[in-house]
Amino acid sequence: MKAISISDILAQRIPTDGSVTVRGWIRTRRDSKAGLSFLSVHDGSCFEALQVVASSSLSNYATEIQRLSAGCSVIVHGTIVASPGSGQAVELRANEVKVAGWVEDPETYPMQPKRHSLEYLREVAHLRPRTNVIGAVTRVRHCLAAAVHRFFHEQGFYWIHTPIITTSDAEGAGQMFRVSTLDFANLPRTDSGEVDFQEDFFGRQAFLTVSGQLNVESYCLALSKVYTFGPTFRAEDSNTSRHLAEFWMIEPEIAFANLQDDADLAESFLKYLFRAVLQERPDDMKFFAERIDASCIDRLEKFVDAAFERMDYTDAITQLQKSHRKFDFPVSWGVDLQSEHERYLSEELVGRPVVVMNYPKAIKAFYMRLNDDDRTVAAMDVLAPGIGEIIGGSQREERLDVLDARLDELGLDKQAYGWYRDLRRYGSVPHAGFGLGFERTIQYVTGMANIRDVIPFPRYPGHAEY
RNA sequence: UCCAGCUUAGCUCAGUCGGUAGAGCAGGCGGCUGUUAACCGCCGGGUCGCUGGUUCAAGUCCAGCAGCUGGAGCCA
Repeated sequence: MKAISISDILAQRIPTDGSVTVRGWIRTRRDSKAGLSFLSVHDGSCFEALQVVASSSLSNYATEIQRLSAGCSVIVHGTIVASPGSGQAVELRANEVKVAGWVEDPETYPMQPKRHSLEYLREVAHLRPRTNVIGAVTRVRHCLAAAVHRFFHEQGFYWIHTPIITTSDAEGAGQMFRVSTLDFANLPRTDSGEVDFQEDFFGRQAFLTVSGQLNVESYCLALSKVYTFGPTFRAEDSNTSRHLAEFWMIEPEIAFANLQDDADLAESFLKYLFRAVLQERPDDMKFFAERIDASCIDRLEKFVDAAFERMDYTDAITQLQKSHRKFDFPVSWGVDLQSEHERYLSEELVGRPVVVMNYPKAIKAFYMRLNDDDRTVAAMDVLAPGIGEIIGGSQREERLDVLDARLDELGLDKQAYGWYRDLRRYGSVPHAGFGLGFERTIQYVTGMANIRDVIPFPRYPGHAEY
């Protein structure tokens, strides 16, 4: 008999009186002395668990079924019937309950049928996917990931698998993890006593990538519309609810495009993702609204219906100064926007997502395109109510002489960017792109306060146990 | 990394003025019931984060360390 997903049964896609097999894990067991037990069984296919009714007439009722506790795995053969109880439309009347795996000591099984703190669940990261909350996060995470690929595929983009290992130590986005096969107890040395990386696996220093952007630009200037979606690594000692040492990032890059095109792409992309979650995961979103963040559904519905406001950095500074608000960080032309400023702009001034464009060149990266005023670059940040910056992007500098001048200005080694400069020497075109932190997007959607709870196995300083 | 707070049973927490430890859930036993985080009764369960100090006496006061949480910085 073919096993059926609990989601299909609860959505009533399976006719009643049909014979089915269900496989999953026990959440709770309730006994009735009328001669039956109620088993709440989940299999991850949807938020709700299935109620299995096991009669005392089953041969293993006393020996096994009445010993079932949270976490036990079972295979149930039975019949779908309309439920006489009030909590569910249908339930499974069991003809046979086979125990696949027992919980060896129910008293110390870490996942109990009660509310656990998210901090505690992090300490049992191998078992936490069995909980309501992590199960819901996992399904929403998948829904978003699938929507990312679907959106780009429908728009004619190609997914580029940019490298995880890089030999560029100057990508400029923070501390990097070293990749090496050298024997740390016996390091090869040069004549001058330095570590001799020519002896290392790649014949030079190597690191884990902090961004796929520079690599993806090369494919952009051949395939026109491309994106990366993969893991990214930052070795910074940051201990916050918004940082991970290993996280996933989405970076589209479009050729023959300017900053306006980039902002248009960001807007339609985010709205597509959020619509997908609202349509595909109403069960999980209902749970987040009830238990995690009451406003999460409302926030997404407003987001997908609102046209993004566009505003120049210079105008944003003027608006902040005109607000006469007391900010902890004073506002003047040339400063980077702090989260308090970003929140004011999107939450109070505009009340919708805002794209701030054309920032001072001094506070932005070398590859961003210099504007004609010679003091701003074609950079943009998408600021969303409730979170602040959700996307950062720019039009890239496509003019070799201007790029070289910027590299010199910042004291960067032109040799190290040889292949990146080549892209400007051979058939250069205006192009643009942005970066979206995947986990931060999941946080925004679900209202989960800590980024460590929206990735299966979080890595952060001192933590890589699982 | 900086500032502040927190750490007590398997889990969530209470613990007054310094005087030798409590509840709910979970577990075991019994009762009751087409139950819904079921309910009722009884029972077992503790290196009070770790190390040191003050005191006749420390879960409680002090110091250091670790972890967690919130904020900051950095950013995605």
